[in-house]
Amino acid sequence: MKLPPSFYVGHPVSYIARSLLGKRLVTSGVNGTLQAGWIVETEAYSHRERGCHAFGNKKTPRNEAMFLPGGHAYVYLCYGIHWMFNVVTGPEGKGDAVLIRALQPVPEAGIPSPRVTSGPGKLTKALHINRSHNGLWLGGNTIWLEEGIKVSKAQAVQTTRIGIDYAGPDALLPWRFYVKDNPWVSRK
DNA sequence: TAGAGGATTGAT
DNA sequence: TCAATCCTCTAC
Repeated sequence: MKLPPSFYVGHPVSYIARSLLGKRLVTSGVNGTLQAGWIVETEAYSHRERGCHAFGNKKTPRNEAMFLPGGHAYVYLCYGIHWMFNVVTGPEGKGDAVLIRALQPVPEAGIPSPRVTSGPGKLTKALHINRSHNGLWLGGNTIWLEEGIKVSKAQAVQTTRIGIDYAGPDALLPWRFYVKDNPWVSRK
């Protein structure tokens, strides 16, 4: 069952990042094949802190999708090589989003080799996510999120985010969440 | 219009 | 530890 629009609003972005653990991300390929995986690692980005592309309410052609209503996709190219997939949260115009950093492929999804989704740049490649997914509603038929497995409080680890040293004190915010002891979580 | 740098990854 | 690789943003 796909997640309702209400899932993406009404809570702090960090709460939604935690809630996304265990949810199922599915993409539909050109020939109708599905790629899917359970979310095992996320990071929250709030417009109120420096690590976020929408910090200071700054809107550019690149991050425009971040200002869509919660439940849309924000996809951008990083280091000229990797696509990053984010879930927009909160009301329209706010600029909060959750970066999906790792997936555990579901057995029937047809993702060929293991260990191809343990990192934000790798999972987008495995699910064929690219610029064409930027701004899409995550309840459509190209890419969507649905209910998955339950992640207990004991399994969910909360810690600091990765790769945003430039954000200064905000880099210390404990806004990274992952499933404990899950081999599909990205390495540090 | 030129230059710097990035929410990463994999090889050395 | 470092290069790959290119798009975006900022400054001039």
